[in-house]
Amino acid sequence: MTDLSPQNRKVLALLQAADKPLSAYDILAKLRRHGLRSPPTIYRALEQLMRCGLAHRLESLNAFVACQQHDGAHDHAGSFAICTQCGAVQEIEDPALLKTIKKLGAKFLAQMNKGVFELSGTCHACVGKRK
Amino acid sequence: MTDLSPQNRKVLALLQAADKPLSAYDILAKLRRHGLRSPPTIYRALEQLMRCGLAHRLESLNAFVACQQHDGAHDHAGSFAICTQCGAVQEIEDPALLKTIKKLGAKFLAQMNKGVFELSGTCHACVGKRK
DNA sequence: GGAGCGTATGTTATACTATAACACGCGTCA
DNA sequence: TGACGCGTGTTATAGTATAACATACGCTCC
Ligand SMILES: [Zn+2]
Ligand SMILES: [Zn+2]
Ligand SMILES: [Zn+2]
Ligand SMILES: [Zn+2]
Repeated sequence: MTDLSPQNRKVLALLQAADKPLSAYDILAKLRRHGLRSPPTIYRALEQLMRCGLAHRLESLNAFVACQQHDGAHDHAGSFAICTQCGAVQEIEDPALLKTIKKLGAKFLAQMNKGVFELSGTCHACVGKRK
Repeated sequence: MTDLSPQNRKVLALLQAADKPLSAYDILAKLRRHGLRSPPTIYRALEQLMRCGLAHRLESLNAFVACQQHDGAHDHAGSFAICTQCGAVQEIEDPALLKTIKKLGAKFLAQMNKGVFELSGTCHACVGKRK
């Protein structure tokens, strides 16, 4: 399960090294020389990383980040705060939010598969250096 | 402000009549005969509708829906429950959710511009007729 | 060993989503 | 009248994602 192929490991390493979310084509461009040469390869790697909970997709950016919660084991929905100024992303872990998601999921859906929660704005670091 | 052009009104009417979210190209296909012939036209209409709070974008589907909360005036983030079986979308209005969004926005961002909240799964109507 | 099968990988082509860039017409107002 | 804003129209292109098919390797079962 956490048995990644060398290729998937390269994609994960790239995501972990990045300080911003990367699009699939960003990843493709950076890993061309390392044997990942076509979009399906990248998307397949990302798919597996997401299955394992090692990466997340940011729906509002069409981009991907490594999971920032290193425990990995527990079921976390993937919630994010995104700075539109500097691109930084912070993964939110909040019990009240999880509870709210579960509650609303139970109310509006018979079975819930996925939850997307993304906040965009200006981060604390950036608000100072606003022009 | 709520002074829509005929074109924008057509797009809004189409969204309101639909029982599922529509992609920009779905809309384009259906309105070709009515004078909306190219992608930019559609995207511009959608942009204005969203500015006025009359439509929302579903980030996880790359699709659009008419706002289901007819009051319109108040500032609502746009939160949704999506059935992946039948495509139905329900707009969620929940005070606890709004409060949580505000709280987390204040905590992780200096200024919040946008919040995305989308739940996917199987709706109550569909869970019965599961094959 | 070799047939059969599953999984991973590779490649080409294409579909789908979104925007850039420029052109035009039409009201308003100095 | 002419400068301007604004909505609109068109072409072309950028950016995102998947279909469909081909190949290779590691198994098991006989
Ligand atoms: Zn995570
Ligand atoms: Zn920032
Ligand atoms: Zn709404
Ligand atoms: Zn349903």
